[in-house]
Amino acid sequence: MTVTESDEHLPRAPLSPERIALAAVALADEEGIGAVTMRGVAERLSVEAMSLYHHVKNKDALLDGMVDVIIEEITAELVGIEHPPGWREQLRTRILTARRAMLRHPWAPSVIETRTRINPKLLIYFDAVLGTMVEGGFSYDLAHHAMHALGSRALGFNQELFVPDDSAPPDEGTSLSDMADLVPNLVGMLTEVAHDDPDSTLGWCDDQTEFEFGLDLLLDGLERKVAP
Amino acid sequence: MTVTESDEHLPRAPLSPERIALAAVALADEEGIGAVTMRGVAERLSVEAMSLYHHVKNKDALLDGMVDVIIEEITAELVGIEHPPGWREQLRTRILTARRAMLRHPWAPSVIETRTRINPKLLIYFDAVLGTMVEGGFSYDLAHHAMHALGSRALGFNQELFVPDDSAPPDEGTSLSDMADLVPNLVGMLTEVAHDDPDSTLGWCDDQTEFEFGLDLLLDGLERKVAP
DNA sequence: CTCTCGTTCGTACGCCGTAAGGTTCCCATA
DNA sequence: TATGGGAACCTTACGGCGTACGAACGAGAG
Repeated sequence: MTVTESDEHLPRAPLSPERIALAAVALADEEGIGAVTMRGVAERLSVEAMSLYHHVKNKDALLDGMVDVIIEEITAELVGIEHPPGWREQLRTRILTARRAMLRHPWAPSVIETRTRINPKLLIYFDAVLGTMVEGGFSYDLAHHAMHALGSRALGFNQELFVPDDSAPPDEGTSLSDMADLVPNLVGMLTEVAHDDPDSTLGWCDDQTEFEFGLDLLLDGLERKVAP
Repeated sequence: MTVTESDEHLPRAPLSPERIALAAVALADEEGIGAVTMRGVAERLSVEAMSLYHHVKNKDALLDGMVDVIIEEITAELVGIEHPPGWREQLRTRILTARRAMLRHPWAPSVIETRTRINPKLLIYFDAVLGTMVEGGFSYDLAHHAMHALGSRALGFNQELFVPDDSAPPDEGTSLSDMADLVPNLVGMLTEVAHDDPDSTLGWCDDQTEFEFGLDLLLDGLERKVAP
């Protein structure tokens, strides 16, 4: 029953699923995926939380929309890149392009992993991956295995166990060096190969080199299976 | 100020971090990881939620404890298995043992992925993986790459994109066949290779065959790099 | 018997997602 | 120009979550 006192009606910015998804992506980029709540996204759009529900079914749909934005970003970058010859280089180009998007939006892998609905845009992406293989001489059966073998690597990220939260307190004595006798091989390895490339990184030492090593290992294996 | 009316004081069951973790694991096994809330775990122990906080720091620590239970389960099964010769078979045995644990507890991968603190038990597990490699002739550098290449596969699971939620409604026309023209390669492949092995499966068509294919592809690649 | 202190419980707060229903505004039609 | 319908938006409220705080309990020490 309260009447709005201010009569200055600026034209209300028109909401839309796209605008909402873009706002959510920007919010996640700036403040982390934890900041992406219905209220948080609404506030960024100067709107009440419930208004979002006229454009997105629920929060899950909003997250789906965020994934769409990422896929769109990948395919957009892909059209501006020249088409190398051969399935292997084509796949590599596509996957490393996807990876750049993941590096720009570090929250994306975790969101993608939790999606349960089949996402048309993502399906189209995978269809392109598959098409590259089939055109390169893969049987459907081998291509099928290959898709599973690649897993999330087809989208440019790799499941890293232990991505320590930098914002967490150092905690009591559970540092690696404190249990040197329990994990001799780990400390031996880590003292030899240093993990100090904080740039171009998607988590703890999942740097470009590591990603490409694993990717090439798989591509090598596939190559050997395609050629008779 | 309300006085407990019943005087029948059965001896209170002694709580402990282990008992709590085991209750949480059992709860997740029976009702899914979504049922694992502080209140839910407490109820299963016939206790109030806040009582748990005297034994686990917070919910994150509880989830850490659940992971510990799983690792313990893997290592326990491992001691009862004979030790095959050669790094490759040793690794395979370990990883497939881990995979059996993941199949018994389908919620485990998602919980493990979200852990951010370094988990001593998990570190010890990885140290054993690493030790197998080093003893098998891997340099630290190659072993390092190999760990990253394996990723979650070292723990017996693989990142499956699109694990459709069976409990979800069939939804409007976003079924695969409805967009046959958009994803011709996918429908072509899926009609040829059927996905109908609902048993021994950790998600949508991540069956034993697929997992082992990807694993062997990686092991093959590593084998070639170890041998000069 | 009383004191002490670790364990347990009751209550409450501030988040979250979202159901239900009221209000405002634009625009087609009369 | 007046009006009525419908979409867009807002207000309020509910239940569930993790958990902070302080009171109540109960076993062992003096």
